[in-house]
Amino acid sequence: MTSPIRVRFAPSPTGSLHVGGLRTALYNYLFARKQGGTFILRIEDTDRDRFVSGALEGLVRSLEGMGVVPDEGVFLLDDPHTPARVASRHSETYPGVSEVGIYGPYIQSERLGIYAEHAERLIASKHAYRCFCSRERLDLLREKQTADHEAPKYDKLCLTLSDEEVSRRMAAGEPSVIRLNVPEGRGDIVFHDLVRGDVSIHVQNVDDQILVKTDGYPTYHLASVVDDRLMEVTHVIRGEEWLPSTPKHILLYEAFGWPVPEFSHLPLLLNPDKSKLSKRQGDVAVEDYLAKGYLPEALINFVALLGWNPGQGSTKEVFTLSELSEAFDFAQVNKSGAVFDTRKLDWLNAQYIKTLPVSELAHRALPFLREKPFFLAASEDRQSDDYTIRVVTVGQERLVKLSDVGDEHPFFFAEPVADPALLPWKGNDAESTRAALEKAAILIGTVSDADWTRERLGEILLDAAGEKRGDFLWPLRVALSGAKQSPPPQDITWVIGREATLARIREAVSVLA
RNA sequence: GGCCCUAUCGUCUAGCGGUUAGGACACCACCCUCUCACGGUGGGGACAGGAGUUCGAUUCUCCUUAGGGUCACCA
Repeated sequence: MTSPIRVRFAPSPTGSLHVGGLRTALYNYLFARKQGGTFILRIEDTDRDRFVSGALEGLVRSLEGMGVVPDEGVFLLDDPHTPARVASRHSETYPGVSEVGIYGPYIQSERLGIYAEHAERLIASKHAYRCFCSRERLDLLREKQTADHEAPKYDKLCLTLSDEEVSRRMAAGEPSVIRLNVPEGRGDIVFHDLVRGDVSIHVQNVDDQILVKTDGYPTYHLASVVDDRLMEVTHVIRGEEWLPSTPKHILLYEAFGWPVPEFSHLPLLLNPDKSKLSKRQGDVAVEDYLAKGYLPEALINFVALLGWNPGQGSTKEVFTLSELSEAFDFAQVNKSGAVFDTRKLDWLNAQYIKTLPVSELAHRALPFLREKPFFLAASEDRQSDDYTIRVVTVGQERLVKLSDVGDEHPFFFAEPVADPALLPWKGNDAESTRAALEKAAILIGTVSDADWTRERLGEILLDAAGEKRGDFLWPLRVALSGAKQSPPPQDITWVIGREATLARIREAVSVLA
């Protein structure tokens, strides 16, 4: 029996949730679900300069909105997902945020003492040292090394300082940082990555990384290693941008005498030009996509497929979250970056829209409808839930994004303008067109309430149309929609009702000279 | 520039020594059809290049090329 796996998503609260971050969180979540492990949400807020008010809450909310809910770590007080456990407590620095789990605090700014203590241990064991070098000196050093085509690295100048001098300068209030003392004699650093296999790097290429900043806060490297150990994280699953700093982390584990966790570095999400996905070249925030009318389940599905596939010859493309949890495997995670091309997202979104129950679809589309001028200008009964459901029923197979609702069907909300030139079907004259419309009016006027369904209306109109359907159906459809393209006439009739249907036919007849 | 990672249709990908190199999105054509959409059928479209290893390389190794990431008191 192997010990249960523990993974974490550890965002920095500097903005809204990025789709790349969503995918990292998702893979962590899926792996935990598949393995029966624990998914932790930890907050890495050790950079006071980049703190953004409200970002943490937004991050947690976005994650939960996508269904990627943690088992442990940070939650929101007012969220129904938050487990009501005894261990649950408030965050000291973030009102509205609570924590669940016995390894807390899960917010790094509340763990400063822990990092300071561990940094001291490293100094005592000579794995780290105090450095007083000025930024000016470091800049100069870097410039020279770059000019000499060398890797920019700290030159260990302060390593030679005596304990006495360090004490004296610190007592004098001189600002200092704590640096990792990269061992000189050690051989190559080799580690196994679950997606990349063995990765190795020469120690001489590893810099004496700053572990604790002048302000006493730890850098990412120290804090994440200490926390991953203390929170008993077994698998570090993160973006590929962390690959180059992994050797530093391994050195840190070794300095502390700790076992090294498993690593998985996920391929990057890319812009169309193959550079790392960024704002500037389009939307990157989860919220942006939700606001554009994409469904959370479609976004999850899409992002899951960017870098992973079900393997075993499977051609399945549409996955629910639990199906993903069932199928997920690192053996099927790709090594190369994936372009974030939303055309497939559009298709997936349309697929999900098609399978949604109409009442649910109407419910989700309503917020978008409420922002449309044509909706706001419509009569009260055309703003009703019943009417929205009918509009959505007919529009469902045509919808790509929720935000598109009604856009191609303004005639559901306002009376169309009758166009005498558009009304006749191929080569027909005004007279026969008028006759067709009058016939339709009589027919629709006598359809019983029991027959007032999409199906029956379709059958009735098709019956009446006979062989040459276009002669009858085209003018009717144009009369009802005022458009070259629209849903079939029976669907428009069903949506707008008998009264409006007859009125539109009358109007069309009247413009035919 | 140093270090590291990566390389199959336009895009997402299957492939794990022998395949007519498969699928999806997008695109085109046809069918369905009163238009649009849905759906169906078909089509064009890829192994970056060069050496090896092997009876045989898309697949293994090396080199080249290309792209990317990273070199902060940011994560």
